Amino acid sequence: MSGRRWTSRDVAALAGVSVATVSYVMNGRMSDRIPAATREKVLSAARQLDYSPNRSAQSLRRQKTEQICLVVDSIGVPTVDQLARDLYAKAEKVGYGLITMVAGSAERAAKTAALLHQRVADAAVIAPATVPRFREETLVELARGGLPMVAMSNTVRPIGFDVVRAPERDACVDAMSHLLASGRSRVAFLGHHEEVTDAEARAGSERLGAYTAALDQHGVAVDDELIVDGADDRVAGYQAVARLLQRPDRPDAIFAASGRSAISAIWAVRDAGLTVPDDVAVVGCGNLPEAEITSPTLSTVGPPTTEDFTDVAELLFQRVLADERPPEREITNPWVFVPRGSA
Amino acid sequence: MSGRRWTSRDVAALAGVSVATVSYVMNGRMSDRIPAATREKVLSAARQLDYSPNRSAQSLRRQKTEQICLVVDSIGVPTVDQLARDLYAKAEKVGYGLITMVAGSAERAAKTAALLHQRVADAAVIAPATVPRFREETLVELARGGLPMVAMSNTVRPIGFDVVRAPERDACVDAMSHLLASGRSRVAFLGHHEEVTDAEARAGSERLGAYTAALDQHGVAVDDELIVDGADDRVAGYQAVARLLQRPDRPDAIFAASGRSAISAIWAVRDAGLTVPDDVAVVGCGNLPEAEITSPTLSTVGPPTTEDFTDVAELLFQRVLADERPPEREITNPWVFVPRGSA
DNA sequence: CTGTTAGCGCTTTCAA
DNA sequence: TTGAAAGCGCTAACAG
Repeated sequence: MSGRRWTSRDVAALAGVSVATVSYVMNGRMSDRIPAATREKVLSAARQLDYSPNRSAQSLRRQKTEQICLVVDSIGVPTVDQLARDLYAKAEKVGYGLITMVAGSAERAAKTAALLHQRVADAAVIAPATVPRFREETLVELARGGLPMVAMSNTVRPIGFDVVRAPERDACVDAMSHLLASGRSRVAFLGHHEEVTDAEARAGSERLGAYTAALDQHGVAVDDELIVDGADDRVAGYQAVARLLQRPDRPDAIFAASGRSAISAIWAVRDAGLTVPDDVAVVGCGNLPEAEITSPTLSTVGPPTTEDFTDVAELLFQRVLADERPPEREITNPWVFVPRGSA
Repeated sequence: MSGRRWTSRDVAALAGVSVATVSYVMNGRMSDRIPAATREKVLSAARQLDYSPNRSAQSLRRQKTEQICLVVDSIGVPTVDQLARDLYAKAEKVGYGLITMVAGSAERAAKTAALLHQRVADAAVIAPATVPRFREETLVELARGGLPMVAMSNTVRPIGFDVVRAPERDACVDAMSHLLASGRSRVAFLGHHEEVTDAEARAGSERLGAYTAALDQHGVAVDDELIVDGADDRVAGYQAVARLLQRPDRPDAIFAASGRSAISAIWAVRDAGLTVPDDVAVVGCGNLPEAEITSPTLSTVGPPTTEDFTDVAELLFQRVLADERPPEREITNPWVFVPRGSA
């Protein structure tokens, strides 16, 4: 009753039936054709041996793993957690598991792609901000190999997979216009590390793009000193803003590329003896539930209500469970500027 | 070049070698015995077909999945995120993947155990607060079935698996004593939902136990009205504290069973027009990095420095990679009361 | 109703 | 240096 794992053959022997029968009853197939007595014998033998069918063998035979894979950029991003929860809920409903892989760099993305290619899961969703880690060709190849996939991105083209978009840009411009129209002239940008640090990422950043575009539109010059990183992390965000506020020409507003760092910005502003929004206005991205409990409440760019990704889960599982490959779909979720107390 | 997936047989055919040779070169075995020319032929054929070996087949044949499983109670707990990061880092180093399963209820724990039993992963770590979801027997059985496992719990006995403990109780009592000794008399307990709601969980809660014990020790009566839930979630925590503060006999201190909810408590206290710690002291659990950037900084019960679980990862992989099963080990990480600004 | 059997795709002796 | 062949544990078509 220990050590080696029992197989269906062992159960069959103990129950005095064939392995086929064991398989049938373990899977509840032919349930009307197998007499209760046989069923019981098998079940009791299985119980006795503490048997359960080997997943790898099942997957090999059935040609599916019944796992879906969520590919993320990093661990601990609230938006992605919500995505994970929504995927998890849907997956569980249809008997699938969820596995998460972290693709925080091009190398890791390549590894992730290789794993996906090996069919470690039956389908994948690539979380927002993670898509750029992959070469477009890699994604296309994966899809062509028959992997149901949905990518959350505003730029990638849907070639064999679905794409979910969030038109951030206009909403960000709205927020910036609001800031500038209400008299702010030194608006800082608090971005993700790569977003402000890496030339390519910088060029591709919608949020940063919106920031500079809005500045231009309002005729205010971009001051590179006001573009800093720290959006990835609450502590980093705090420190970045604290540093900014020590400057003699401190900003009078902060446009943060994440919700978490915007909240850190509020802390930092207050610790500097200043007030939000009078001395420094703050706007975040993402519309976390948490935005409603800060003081002042956090003005945010994001989905109009709290984040919800059940549509993504729906899209993916339609693909997974479909008999034949559906056409590529593209859905666009709304993003807006939600003014609250902080700006 | 699309549709069906190519197998080693296809590659072998295209390269004009046998499947054995394909396997050899794909795995880099016999690398000195296979002539470069053959190797090249195989590699080029593989590239041409975009071939990569099927994971399920490999797992079946090799009798291992090279995945480890992290079992958690819910998604989005900072402590668990750190655990995931540390496990992930170690796993990646030795070529393993990480999959996460959510076992937030007894039913889900049972499902999780079943999956583990099916060998969907080669090993598992059960995150703090998740262990009570399982019947002890289930854990023991899993271990007996040969699954390397480490459970993070203060109560479970290490029978076939390792256990990592965090002696929360004394540290919590210290924090409570600090509160009471400094003149607080109405200390509220902000616990996790089940911890205060479910009789059994309530009885098993170390934090709640320490809370009442400390109260007793100091001769102050337990007021059930001051024991509320809300620790699971930032918003819930805020609301719970807001409600508490509206009472005519409002608390003068809050002992929160999580770090996140303690921070929400700070927001709530301030929104009620009160100050921390003068009007209301706040203590949290867990020692998040974030505790240093709030204002006032958050006094916390937890590990003396920021959380780190590389030892857990180490323990697990020793077991995974060991030739024979090591004896059960038990490690105890320190917990202390870290007074900062909020209490 | 149940058993026999042929694989799923891969690895790994053993032989050549 | 490479190939043939025997499975890993399971499922499902087909027989009986």
